[in-house]
Formats: sequence, structure tokens, C-alpha cells
Amino acid sequence: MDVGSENEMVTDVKKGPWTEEEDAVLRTYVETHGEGRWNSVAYFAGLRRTGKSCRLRWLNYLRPQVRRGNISLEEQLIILELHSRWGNRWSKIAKHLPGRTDNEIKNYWRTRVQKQAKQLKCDVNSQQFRDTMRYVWMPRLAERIRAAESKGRPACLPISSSNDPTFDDVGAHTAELKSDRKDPSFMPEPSLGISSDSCSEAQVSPVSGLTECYNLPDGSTCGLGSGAGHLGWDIPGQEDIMSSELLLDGGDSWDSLWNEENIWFLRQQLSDDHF
DNA sequence: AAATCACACAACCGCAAGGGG
DNA sequence: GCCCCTTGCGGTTGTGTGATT
Repeated sequence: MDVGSENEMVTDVKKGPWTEEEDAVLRTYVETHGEGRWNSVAYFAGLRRTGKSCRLRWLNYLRPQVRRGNISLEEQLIILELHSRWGNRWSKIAKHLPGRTDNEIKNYWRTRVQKQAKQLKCDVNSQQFRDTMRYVWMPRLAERIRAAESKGRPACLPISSSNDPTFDDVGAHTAELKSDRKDPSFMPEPSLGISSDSCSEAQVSPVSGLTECYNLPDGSTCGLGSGAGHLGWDIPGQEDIMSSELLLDGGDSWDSLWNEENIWFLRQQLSDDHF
């Protein structure tokens, strides 16, 4: 039976948040008849929703495989890594994070990562910000994962999203980075060569030279070692990181590290042409 | 206690690709 | 080749909630 177009089927479309009743109806229908033909789902299930809306609700919320809750450290690292390669290819990135939806990853990027760029008053697509992410945040994240594992805690332990320490204490590290770059022996990786508007497939993995890697589902690797190590410089305060009980607690202390002073300091580094 | 603000997440919208008739 | 429909994607907006004033 041809159920016609979306507009024909749903004349009085309901929008906004889904109710529990609607969720139950959709869940029951999809579990019985399977996914696909979303306009038909909306029609036959008696939902005053568009097919699009039903599909989105199912994929992002009702699907049994959907993992909810905070993004783990490892997931954060994968997101940063894959975004550096592919840019805003959220669905592609989501395929490497089982149970996570493109919408969730997109939201994570916007609320966490872009927030940091905003605080630093630099463009999220700028080379400076990419370098900060690549040389500071990602190595720190990797260190925290290793620290968690060495403590016998699962690396996938989620942290409080509001207290995410990933972006903490960047100023001090950036200062070190800057000083090390003045070292004649400093040999950075070739520039990613990413223009502000290009997020193409051709992007190069920023951690391709890391000493320790783990395998991504596509067979490529993602660094878990110190990203700075292969460049001949160390992340200062590493011992503190390794020994800190704050590491994965998501405590308030982390928030205090990402304070105005650090932001101001990092801005100075970012505004420096040498960086 | 009320108002305001900031944040995280859910949902919508427009567009493009792909497939079938 | 064209049209229509469905699906998927990325950008954007809306909403709920907790924190702050």
C-alpha cells in the first residue's frame, strides 16, 4: 500500500519533545516491524510525527544500542583524533564510537570543544587552536587514559561533562611548548595544512607519529602516548597528572584550573607568531 | 523566592544523494 | 533522463535544568 508522501500522511504534525506514550508506540512498532520506511512507521503507528522525526527519535534515543551518559576519556580522544582527520563528518566519526550518535558527538564538539575556542578567542578551525588541541589536549587526554589504566580503572570511565579536565591547565603546557619550539632541535610534524574551511578526507592524522597507539576500528591508529614525546618535548607536570587523584574524579578542582589566568596566558601564546 | 543566565541535550530544518518507476 | 520518495547528513534552533544573582 502506498502511503503517499510525508505531507499527505501527516496533516497535523506534532513537534517538540516526545512523550513517553509516543516513545512506547514507536518502540513497539519498530521492534515489531523493523526499521525503515519511516513515513510508513509514522502513519501506521498512528503517530502525528513526520517520518524524519520518528527516524531521528529512534536512532538517537530509543534504539537499544544507544549508549547514554558522559563521553568517556577514550571516546573523547577518538573524537578529537577523528575530527582532526575528517572535520565535521559526525556520522562518520560516530561509526567509530559504538552506541554514540552523530548528534551526541556533534553536541559534544559544540558544547565542549568550541567553548574552549571561544574562551581563547580563537577560531575553532584556526591552526593555532588545532595545534593546541593536537599538542596539548590530546596528549594530556592520552596521559589521563594511561594513568587511569595504570591505576586499574577502566579508561572508558566517564567524567562529569561539566568538570571535564581535558582542557585544563593548558596555559602552562603551552608555555612549555613555546619554549621548546624555540629550541633549534625542535622538529614539529609537517603542518597539517588544513585551511580554515577545509575539513576534507585528505587531512593528516595529527598523532600519526605517536609512540604508543591503539587501533581504531578502521585499522588506523590513535595515539595513547605522549604526543609531545616524539617531538622531543615533554608535557610538564606529568608526574602530577599521573599521581593526581583528581584525574578522573571530575572534581571542582579541575574547573579551577581552567581559570581566567590560564585563558589569558594561553591567549598570549596563541597571539605569538611563533606559535 | 524570583529572575536571569549558562549549559547540555533534544529536535527540527534544509539540502543532497540514491533508488525506483 | 526525469520525477518522486526516502534516507542520511550537517547546521541550527529550541527546551529543560541547574547555577547564580
